[in-house]
Amino acid sequence: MENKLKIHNTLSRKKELFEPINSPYIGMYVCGPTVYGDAHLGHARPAITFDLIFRYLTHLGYKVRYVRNITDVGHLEADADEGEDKIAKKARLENLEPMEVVQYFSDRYHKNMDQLNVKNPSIEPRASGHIIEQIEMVKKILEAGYAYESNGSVYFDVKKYNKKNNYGILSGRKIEDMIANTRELEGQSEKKNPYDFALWKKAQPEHIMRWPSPWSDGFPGWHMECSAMSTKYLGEHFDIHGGGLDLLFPHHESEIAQSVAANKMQPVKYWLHNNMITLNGQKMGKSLGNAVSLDEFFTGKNDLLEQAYSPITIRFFILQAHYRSTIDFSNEALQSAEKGLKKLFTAIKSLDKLIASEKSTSNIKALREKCYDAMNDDFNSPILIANLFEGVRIINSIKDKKETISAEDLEILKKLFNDFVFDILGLKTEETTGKQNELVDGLLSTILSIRQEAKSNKDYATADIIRNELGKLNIQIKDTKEGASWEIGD
RNA sequence: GGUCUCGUGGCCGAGUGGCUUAGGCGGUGGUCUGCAAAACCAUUUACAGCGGUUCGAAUCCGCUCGAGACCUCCA
Repeated sequence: MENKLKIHNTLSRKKELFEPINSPYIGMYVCGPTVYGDAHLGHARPAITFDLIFRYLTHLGYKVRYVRNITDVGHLEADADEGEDKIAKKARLENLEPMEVVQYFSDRYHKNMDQLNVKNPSIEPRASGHIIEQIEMVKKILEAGYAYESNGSVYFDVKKYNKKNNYGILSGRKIEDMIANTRELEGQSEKKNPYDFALWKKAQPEHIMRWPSPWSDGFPGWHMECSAMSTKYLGEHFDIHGGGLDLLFPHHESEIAQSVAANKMQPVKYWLHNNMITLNGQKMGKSLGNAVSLDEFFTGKNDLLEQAYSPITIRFFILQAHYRSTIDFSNEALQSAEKGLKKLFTAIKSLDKLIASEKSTSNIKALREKCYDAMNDDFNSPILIANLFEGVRIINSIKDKKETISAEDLEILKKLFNDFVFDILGLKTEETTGKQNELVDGLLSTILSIRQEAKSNKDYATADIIRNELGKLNIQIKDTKEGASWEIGD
């Protein structure tokens, strides 16, 4: 566990040497999905980004407690339904219990995450299961004098907080600017200032998601759940908090304010934010109506898609860009990723069959160093992948007998690919064959041996018929030096 | 309007003062092959514009143009 890892901290806007508060233990909290709709490509970005970070920290030997919440209450609608809970609205429209909607979309989210080979977090708390903790935290903030009650709701007093603290420490915003620019929204008369935010919200009569509290029957404010649950499971001061860049303000800024008000200390040492995925240069988002769901990617059923893309192709595509850069979606880019991935896996198959020689013509240990350097530089997965492709070139050259490798280096190279490709990047070969395909294997090897016999007799007509007919069944025949092989096409 | 970020070759996408021709895809040439496909090897093009700092800038500073994010639920 060498301490060379650097992480870009949004708080300082710089790369900082990563020093855990209580090594080797690391606490990491990431804002998870609001489960009122299918996960789209945008949801895959933070999931995969922080999965990569979780995997790498674990690989380095740290003991990571990774908490990723599920938001199933809170988050007000921005439109005329002010005060109504997003999930409750959806539930009413479809005559379902709110928790039924939550369960349905949570299950679908988990399925998508499995498909993307995203590991489960250590703890996945739900906001609805932590109402008491949230109420207790609101009480602490009230006691500290940084909140006020108004008509059954409780609001955070940003102006008062900002006198002794810095509301804007994370986002770089100044409260004076916010005063000048906050929009006039309905229902803000309860607030002292328009930029104050709700800690507890009184429920309207028709509002069906509600809990009792000292102030009213209602529900917790927009940002409370993350503060309450991160504190509960990771403590008042923990290592890493992650999420999408769009959550930076006001969500994360307000989380800091709440925690500082309640616990008198900065809650998080390193803030990490992943950038957005764009479509035609514009953010892909639910509210923009340009989001393509993950299921649509996997099945190809969307007019924007020229074909289906496998979950691992999507994962590879996302990892080919650095997490702090925007990444632009296009069919061309995804198809490139698909081909690159195939090249990578083809080389890994070859790696198993390589034969060691007396000495190496390439510096394998240096390659390994470069891979670690890339990941240690703020989890630079695109550089890592570039280095792995250098490894691919070496593997292919050895296979073609243009280069050689020593037995020791061969073991290092195998471990290198196993560690970085499978354990850290979390890629995996697609499940193309199952148990039932033993029969197919047998049949095809018989057919191919007959074809080989025909070829030996220079009976190319017969050989081509076999190839063509199998081709019609979407089975591709490839003649290689080691003999014919087959694979099921796309 | 305010705050912030970005503008790299046909496409995607790294790189933040000199060394790295990043890498992938595509294109081109080649190897292999009965032919084909696949695979492999080699190769090609860049740093939005203008000005400044510097011995030296894609990289730092300023301006111009363009794009995006946040300011309202959002990954």
